[in-house]
Amino acid sequence: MVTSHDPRPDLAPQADLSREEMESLQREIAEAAIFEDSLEVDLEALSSPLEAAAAGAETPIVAGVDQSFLLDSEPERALSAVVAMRGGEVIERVHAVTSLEIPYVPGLLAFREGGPILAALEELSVDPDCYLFDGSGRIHFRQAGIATHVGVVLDAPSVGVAKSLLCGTPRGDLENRQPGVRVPIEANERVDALEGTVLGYAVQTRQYDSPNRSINPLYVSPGHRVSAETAADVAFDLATSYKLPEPIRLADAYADEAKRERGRT
DNA sequence: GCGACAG
DNA sequence: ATCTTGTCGC
Repeated sequence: MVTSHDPRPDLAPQADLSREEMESLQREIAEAAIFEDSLEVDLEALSSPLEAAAAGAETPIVAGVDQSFLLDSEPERALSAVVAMRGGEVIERVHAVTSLEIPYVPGLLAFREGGPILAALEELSVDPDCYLFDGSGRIHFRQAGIATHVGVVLDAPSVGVAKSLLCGTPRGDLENRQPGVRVPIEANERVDALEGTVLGYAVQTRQYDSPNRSINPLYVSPGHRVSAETAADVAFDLATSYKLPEPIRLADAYADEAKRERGRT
């Protein structure tokens, strides 16, 4: 069912909370999160803009978000980069440099990078229909990874794309799978969810021709307002030329580019 | 105490 | 994530 747009800035990740407060806020985020497709956004159109246009639909805007770090400065700083795309074309790039308050702790990534990310997103002039983050969404101890946290705060469809698995159990073999293959990631005892709940998918976007070596899959999970299936579809469909979905790959490159530009000035 | 652990 | 050259393979 479609509910009204309801941003929750009150649930934004604050780095000055105690660990217990952070964890309870994450449980609150998980309850507010919607792990199924909602809103009238046609996410199918993200991958096939031409067909969508022919059908009279508006071409959706997808934003990829990623960070680079300036660990030598005191305090450490994060450079959050955002690349917005529409129909396969980059329509806007923005970034923001922010001081980091706390160190990286597995499970609490949103409290380290969420602030910087929200600061960068405020610089955006366009309004994305979906956000792709580097990190987990529902594949998280409390079902509240950074993609879910930021998605709920903005109340916008979001997807988490991680390069390694934080928790959960793959339901099948992950070695040498063909492009397009997806293996369910189920909740295990380490996750606050019914055992066996499908948290997301290991999505194979690329693979070598010879079975000698194997390319690792991407661990894709719902952030907010998208189902695990749609999240996997979106990540795979946007990975048109490389292993990573194009918006994230470009945000990753832009984050490094902007960092070097900054040091050279 | 031991193991596990996104970026 | 970041520090970093070369190098193996298509």
